[in-house]
Amino acid sequence: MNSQDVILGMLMKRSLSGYEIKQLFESLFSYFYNSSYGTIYPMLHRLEKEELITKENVLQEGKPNKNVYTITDKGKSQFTDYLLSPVESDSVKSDFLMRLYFGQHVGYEKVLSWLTKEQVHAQKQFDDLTEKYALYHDQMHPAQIICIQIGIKEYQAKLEVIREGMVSIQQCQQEERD
Amino acid sequence: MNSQDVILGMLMKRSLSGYEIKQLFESLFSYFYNSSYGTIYPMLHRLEKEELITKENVLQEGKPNKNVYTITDKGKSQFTDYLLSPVESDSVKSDFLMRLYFGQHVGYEKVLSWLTKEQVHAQKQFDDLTEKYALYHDQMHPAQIICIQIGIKEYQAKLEVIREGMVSIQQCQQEERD
DNA sequence: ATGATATATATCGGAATGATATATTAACTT
DNA sequence: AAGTTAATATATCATTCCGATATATATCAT
Repeated sequence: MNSQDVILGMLMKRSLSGYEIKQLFESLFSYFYNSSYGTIYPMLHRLEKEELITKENVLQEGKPNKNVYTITDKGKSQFTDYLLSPVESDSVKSDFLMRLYFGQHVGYEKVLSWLTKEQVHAQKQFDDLTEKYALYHDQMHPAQIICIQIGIKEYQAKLEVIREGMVSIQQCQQEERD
Repeated sequence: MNSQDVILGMLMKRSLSGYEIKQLFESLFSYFYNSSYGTIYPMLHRLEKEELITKENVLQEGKPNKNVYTITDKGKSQFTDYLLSPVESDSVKSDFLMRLYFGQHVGYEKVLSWLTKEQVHAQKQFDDLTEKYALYHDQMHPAQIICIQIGIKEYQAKLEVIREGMVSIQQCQQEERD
């Protein structure tokens, strides 16, 4: 799985510009994939050159013009090939968990600040996914529902541990003062 | 956060060779970070050149010799600086979730095969973390305990949704046959 | 001895990231 | 009217990272 596969997947539903693709990455997709402009635009150029997508310049009122990309039959078959290929293992890079693991090298106060920030962030992500689920789950494919539910339940689990964890760290902090 | 920070963090506890660092990445660290040899060895060379670590060749019996790296005071202060810097947002790339999201483009059978494989993998990771927690939680720092608990609870949540999801997909499959 | 596995290090092409640059239009603010 | 900020939109580049491959030593089983 790389950006090529994900972008082709997005274009299976409807034609998009590079900017719209970036917006999709930042909204719904962000909890299982993300890509920067530095990946998206060069990739779109490559996909066009390989005839997996076609470009169309669209004039807009009140906004700069945009290049809208449409997937070709060749692109569709390429995407299907990807879906039938073996599943790759996930890659996670969590600065937050990393720091918790090395938390012994800083004070309890710092650990608490990390937990507080992560709590806010996770709550936001949870609310966001929960809202999307409530709004669209009747239009979603069963597999898509599972995907969203995993996200929701994972954030829920994380938030529970963070809440309990903050209490335990505060107790440690208290004991230190005695 | 990059490989430099994580490797320095590992060396805070004890001196390690590149091979041992890779093993740490694959065992305990794998659920919040990972790095390949193609990252580790060039990074060790760079860190040595920048005097954040020192190299010592160690002769071994029954095994090839190894280069053991030790963190310097400069390296320790560099690592502390990292811990005090702002927390970066997590990056996740999940081929499994990606495919679920695009599951409408393949049959229910394929979706079930993805779920089955992920179930096996997640169960293994869950068992692994649970065992490590049981064995070492009395020697762990409170922040480290939170870190491991988040992993355990997240896998638990994922496994629950997968179990329920497999039933719902099987029902869809049944309805299709009628 | 041959093959398989574990230990150990190194390198390289291709890919992704994060930052930066550029340009258009709308919407404010002073 | 002029200036600033923000949103839209595309592009590029240095640094970093990943996956694959290569190399070498040692153990053990067949």
